Amino acid sequence: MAELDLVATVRVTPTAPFHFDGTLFKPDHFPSPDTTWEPGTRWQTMLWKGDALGLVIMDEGEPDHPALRVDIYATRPLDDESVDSLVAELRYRLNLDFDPDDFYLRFSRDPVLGPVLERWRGLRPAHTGSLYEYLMIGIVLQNTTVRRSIQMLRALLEAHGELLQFDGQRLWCFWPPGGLTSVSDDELRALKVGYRAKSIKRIDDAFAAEQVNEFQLRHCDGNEQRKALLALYGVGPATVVYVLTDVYHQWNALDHISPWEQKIYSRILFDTDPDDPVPVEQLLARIAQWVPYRALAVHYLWEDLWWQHTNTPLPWLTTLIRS
DNA sequence: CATCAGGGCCCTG
DNA sequence: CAGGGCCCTGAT
Repeated sequence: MAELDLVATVRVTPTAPFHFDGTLFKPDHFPSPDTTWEPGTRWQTMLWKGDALGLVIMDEGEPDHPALRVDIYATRPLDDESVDSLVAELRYRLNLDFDPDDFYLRFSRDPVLGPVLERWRGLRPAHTGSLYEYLMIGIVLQNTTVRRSIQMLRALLEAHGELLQFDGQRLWCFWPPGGLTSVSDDELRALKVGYRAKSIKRIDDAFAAEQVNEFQLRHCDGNEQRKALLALYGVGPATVVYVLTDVYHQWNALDHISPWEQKIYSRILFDTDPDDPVPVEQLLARIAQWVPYRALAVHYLWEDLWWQHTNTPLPWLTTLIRS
């Protein structure tokens, strides 16, 4: 375990309006041991340019005059350039330059979306991890229950990640892309990831061989990004939609609905019983009303639902996810 | 106890 | 383009 010291404090200004908790905590994401949250504060590990860092991101503003304080913990002092590049990366990953005006203008009077936009004014999608890390999470999500996904990610981190202690927290930091090249298939399977071991290995290989470049892909259009991601072994139509929105901020990327999501959309868009879901085609037709912000619209609805569920458990959702 | 599906994807025919 | 197989685990 590495004990980190506070090496820098920076103040970062997001665009207004900004909803801190709605952006920094996503109750629908399963708890992963690289992060923790309480209202107004998020703790997060981050591997950046070879340094395993601890970040404490704090709300020090108001929705209309937002400000974040970021305490950076590390094992060594960081030069200004490193800190600057880290802050720029956070601006990107957390969508701190997000401009929702057009989206809000179009849909503030939408009967379904309008009230949700009001409640969560300033919320934006955000993922603090890298593309590689997101893909690892995407793989452990596949074809299993949430409970096992949590177990698998924890096992992977405990075997190949690094435990960091900072600001009173102990959290795991991911291993670097290409960090599994010397790990055998059997070793991975021993972590009970099952046949996903193959996908994990092959994605790690692809990064080691520089077949994917997270940063170059940011300058490509959505179709090229989709193509590059689908070329990765283990990434299919469900995972690619998540990556395109959460990692590449494609606010219109939504052309696939998986069975468990179908049940939830049926309930929130048509108020039907999850056991008797609306056909996917019909759901997609409804969601098409929010073009060119299909993914963004759905993100707001989804987060609103899960926050409700977090505050007062919704029985139908509890039975559906049975985590 | 046995069987089965789960917050998919790949591969085959 | 439809369907079988895949690691494991908890639910039934």
